Amino acid sequence: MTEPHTWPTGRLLSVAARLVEHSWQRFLATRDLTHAGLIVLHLLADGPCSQRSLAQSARVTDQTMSRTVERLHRAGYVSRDADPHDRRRTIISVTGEGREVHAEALRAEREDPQVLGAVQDYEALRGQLVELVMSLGVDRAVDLRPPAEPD
Amino acid sequence: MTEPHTWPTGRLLSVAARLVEHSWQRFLATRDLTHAGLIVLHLLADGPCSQRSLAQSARVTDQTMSRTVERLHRAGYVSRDADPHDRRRTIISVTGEGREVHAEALRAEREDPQVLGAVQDYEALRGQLVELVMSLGVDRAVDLRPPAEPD
DNA sequence: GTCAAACGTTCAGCGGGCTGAACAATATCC
DNA sequence: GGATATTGTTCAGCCCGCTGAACGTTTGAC
Repeated sequence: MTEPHTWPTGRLLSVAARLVEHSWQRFLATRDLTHAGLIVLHLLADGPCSQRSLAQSARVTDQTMSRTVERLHRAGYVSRDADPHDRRRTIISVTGEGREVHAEALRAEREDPQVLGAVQDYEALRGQLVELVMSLGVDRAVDLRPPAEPD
Repeated sequence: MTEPHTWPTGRLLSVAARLVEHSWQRFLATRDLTHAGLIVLHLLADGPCSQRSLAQSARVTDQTMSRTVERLHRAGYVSRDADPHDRRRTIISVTGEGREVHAEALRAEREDPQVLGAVQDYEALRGQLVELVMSLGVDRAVDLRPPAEPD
């Protein structure tokens, strides 16, 4: 059971995620950024956005997004302004520096064959992951497993 | 950029991992277990093992494994004994209860079509993940990215 | 206008990754 | 034997997920 091919799929995914994210460490650390912040910059590329919809798009809780945005703001990559129409809301916009570092990241990922080149059909893998995320991520609130025989 | 298919692959993997792990929550919570503990039970199925090699097999640091094993021990799923031949080492063995809950988990994963059934070719996905983990995970210590133009 | 419900955000605290540093036990070199 | 690695584990502390609870704002029922 010590070989990966016998592992539960969830574990396989999380280990793979950490390995890939680890390969970004040097890039991110030198820019006072983490991958949690990076995906926010990615999501903001289309334009400003409320913090809540940011959380929903990124598939994290509002609380987690709150903290991530706070760090991004401290690093100078996003700005936070109150929505004049609904003062509960905070509108997040990317700054020039944020746009810059995001562009760098996109370039780095595109020119990054050595890390993920190990996988035979990289695009197929991505396709299946997208499928998985889209089908399971539509409503994170639901309980995916049935009551599960309560012993 | 708000659609998953444009996300960095690392993010895709970690979101997918969380979604799949989330689907195990009910199973695990009712058994005082987490997926970090579950993979340890999985690795111990072949027999007892030092804590360090457990960490290496699971692709986590010794420190993380130390904490995970401590929780498993508190839950009564593993026992920890000093190695008589090398008193630095702690030998971890699974208990009867541990073996039981692991068997339940294996059964649950096998009978679990609805969660991951969304993916077209589930086995192919697993195969690619295994490939990724094996090729990147052989030596976690190496820096995978080159020096990355230091500005 | 007022009260209650819903919404958006934050605070507190936990699990699970990580790094860096400390420590005991072992191995090695003289 | 004694000084010096090296190994296995743990402690402190960080980031990023999570839940539960609190707070202010808005909306809606009355």
